[in-house]
Amino acid sequence: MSDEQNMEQAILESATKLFLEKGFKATSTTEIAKEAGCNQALVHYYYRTKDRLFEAIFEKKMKFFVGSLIQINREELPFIEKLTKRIESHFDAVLEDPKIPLFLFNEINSNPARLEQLRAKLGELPQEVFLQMKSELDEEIALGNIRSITIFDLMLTIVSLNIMVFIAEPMFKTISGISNEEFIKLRERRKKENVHIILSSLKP
Amino acid sequence: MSDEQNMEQAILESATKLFLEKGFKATSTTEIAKEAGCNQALVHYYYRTKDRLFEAIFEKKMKFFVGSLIQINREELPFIEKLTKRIESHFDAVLEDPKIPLFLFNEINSNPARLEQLRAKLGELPQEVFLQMKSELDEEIALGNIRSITIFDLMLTIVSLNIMVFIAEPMFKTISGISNEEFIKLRERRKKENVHIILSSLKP
DNA sequence: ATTATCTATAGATCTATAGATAATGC
DNA sequence: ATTATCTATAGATCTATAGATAATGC
Repeated sequence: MSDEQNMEQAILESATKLFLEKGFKATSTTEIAKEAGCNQALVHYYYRTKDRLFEAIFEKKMKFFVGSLIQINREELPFIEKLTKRIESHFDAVLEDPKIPLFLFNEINSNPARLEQLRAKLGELPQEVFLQMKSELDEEIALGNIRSITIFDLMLTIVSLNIMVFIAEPMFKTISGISNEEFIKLRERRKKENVHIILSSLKP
Repeated sequence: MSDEQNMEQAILESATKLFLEKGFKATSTTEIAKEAGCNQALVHYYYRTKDRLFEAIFEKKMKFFVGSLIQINREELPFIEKLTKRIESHFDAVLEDPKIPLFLFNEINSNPARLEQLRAKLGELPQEVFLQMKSELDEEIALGNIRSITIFDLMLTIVSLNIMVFIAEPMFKTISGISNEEFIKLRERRKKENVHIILSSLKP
């Protein structure tokens, strides 16, 4: 790990890297220590248990991910432009740290109890944002500008399209036989492609 | 586990259930044995190592998943109808065993070496099917019936939309605050919704 | 003095195997 | 006789902690 920082930070970074790569269960505190450049006991000195260390990381990543999706845009923009911005900024967030989604889905799946902690941490904010987005959407539907659709369907579509290219990369490459260069191009055009797909699907 | 079958089969079923739920690393042979109703040594008697047992299951699930996507439809149908059938049958396959996608993405992510075994097992078939689908697609583009798009983008869109509703369920429920009844409805209408999204995105 | 780091180890897994015993097939 | 199942255990982890030593702050 990078020197000159303190060891506590180095441990956190190593743990983040390893947990994101291999998940909670497959990562040992011994491995984290080795990667950070200290001995295994020090991991416990700073974070007491593997679980507490994990939770700190899990929470940070979760907040980042949810935050990228759940944010209110108060600009006075036409609905379609606001939506486009929302799709694009979510895509950019996933691109910034592409291992997050699979990591989160995984850890939630193998330990659903983490959802409870989460619910507490996030509070009511997400639901409020959903309500806000719903009212904007419903207004547009009432005006006849877009077809009738629920906010849940729309958000799920956004997330599906924006995330999958990162989650599926290794498998998709193997199955499709796509070349590496071509896959890179695909990933790059995917942001615009996703916007196009979603907007065209909303036409009345 | 269900009686009257032989123990070898019961072990395979227990292992399948547990591996799909918790992944390779977090599942122990002791646990598999307990679930199957025998002692831990018997798991090794039949399958020698945990890894061999896992690989048998991994390969089966992988074949099922890839097979649901990669199949040639030789019916003489208009392109759009063929595509619709492809989307719907893929969706139905995922619905049949919804834990498969996350399981596969995960295990590939935490052990990319499994991809190599896979490449060998699958052979050239997937690439051939991609080529076949590509020629059908290009023909339709040339006729001006749909906009220009690569087969890779199209397939990725199909997979993204069809899979995510199953992978994201727990997290999506927590974040959105959607009720359980409403989520069930969402899941049910998702097949048609996905077809609609994809077809409308192809319009020239 | 306090904080950071290390060595050593207890106790809990977990996988794989050896060797005993029970069940089954001829 | 062969196959299925069990008990017992070796050897390899892995987490967490106790207690020693080194580094730092006053």
